[in-house]
Amino acid sequence: MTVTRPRRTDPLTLEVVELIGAVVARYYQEYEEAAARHGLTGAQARVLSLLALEPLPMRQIAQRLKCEPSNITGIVDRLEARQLVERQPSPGDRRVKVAAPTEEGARVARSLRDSLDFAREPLAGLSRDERLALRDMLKTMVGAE
Amino acid sequence: MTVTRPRRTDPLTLEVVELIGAVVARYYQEYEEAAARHGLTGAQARVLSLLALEPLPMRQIAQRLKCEPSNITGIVDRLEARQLVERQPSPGDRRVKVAAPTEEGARVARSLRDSLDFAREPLAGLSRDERLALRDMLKTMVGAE
DNA sequence: CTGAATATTTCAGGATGTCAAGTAACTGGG
DNA sequence: CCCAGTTACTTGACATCCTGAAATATTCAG
Repeated sequence: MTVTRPRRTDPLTLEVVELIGAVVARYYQEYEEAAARHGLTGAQARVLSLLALEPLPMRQIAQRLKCEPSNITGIVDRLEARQLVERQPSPGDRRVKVAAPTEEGARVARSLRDSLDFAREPLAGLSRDERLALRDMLKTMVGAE
Repeated sequence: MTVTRPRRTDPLTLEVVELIGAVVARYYQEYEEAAARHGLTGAQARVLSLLALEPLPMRQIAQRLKCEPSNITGIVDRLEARQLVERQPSPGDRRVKVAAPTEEGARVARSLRDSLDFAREPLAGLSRDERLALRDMLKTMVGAE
């Protein structure tokens, strides 16, 4: 069976690529603005949101955000200075420091998430069926490693 | 007529929001990597790609990228130092400097765009009809100001 | 011509990011 | 047990990005 692989110059594919670029730029922008409204930079907001899901050792934060661990040190320093996160010792391994949100940090993370959901509601323009179809397509796209 | 506006807690909407976040993170990442393969930072790649479409005065670059004009000075400085961009005088207004890609800059921009198109081809996993539907939905989303 | 507005740059300062080096702690073979 | 090698985190140096305020040059309105 022959899969119709879109040629790189296929106008429709190009248009979709263009649109994805626009969506990415717009949501990235809105994420930064939402973070700023909470007095956070984008990077700080990403780390805090990650930790709100689950406290993590420094190294694992770096892995998830695909950056060097030394970079995380500074970001967590700033979050800790603002009492949004604290470094906890790891029971099993004294080298490891687990970063966990404080209560205030968890509150800020929730508030950030809510304001993001709100900002992301151009989805309101889509019907339920469209959202279902969109979900499946996005899954396909993310799934394609 | 009552429009079914998805409540903020609608599980399907939340899932789609989650997926969009994943797509944004992934494409942003891939953009940075593609830029790095061309020896550019993400910001430099964005400016160069913008200028490849059309030369622009410094101020307009800042407006499109939603940042301060003083920021653009440095980025164009670095692109100019690498002979990818040049500042040209504006015929009508001697205050204005128009940044335009050099031939080499245009080449790099094309190459960058091609490698991005390639990186963005999880679209290959979608049928033509799906891509059509995706295009319309993305349009709706971007259109929703 | 003069004063206000505009385009760009410069500077100071903070945040992000990499890389290399340093410290502390774990691990496995002897 | 001990030591060599690895792992986790931090530190310091350095480049880039980004903002906001001030300086310069030019345009524009009256």
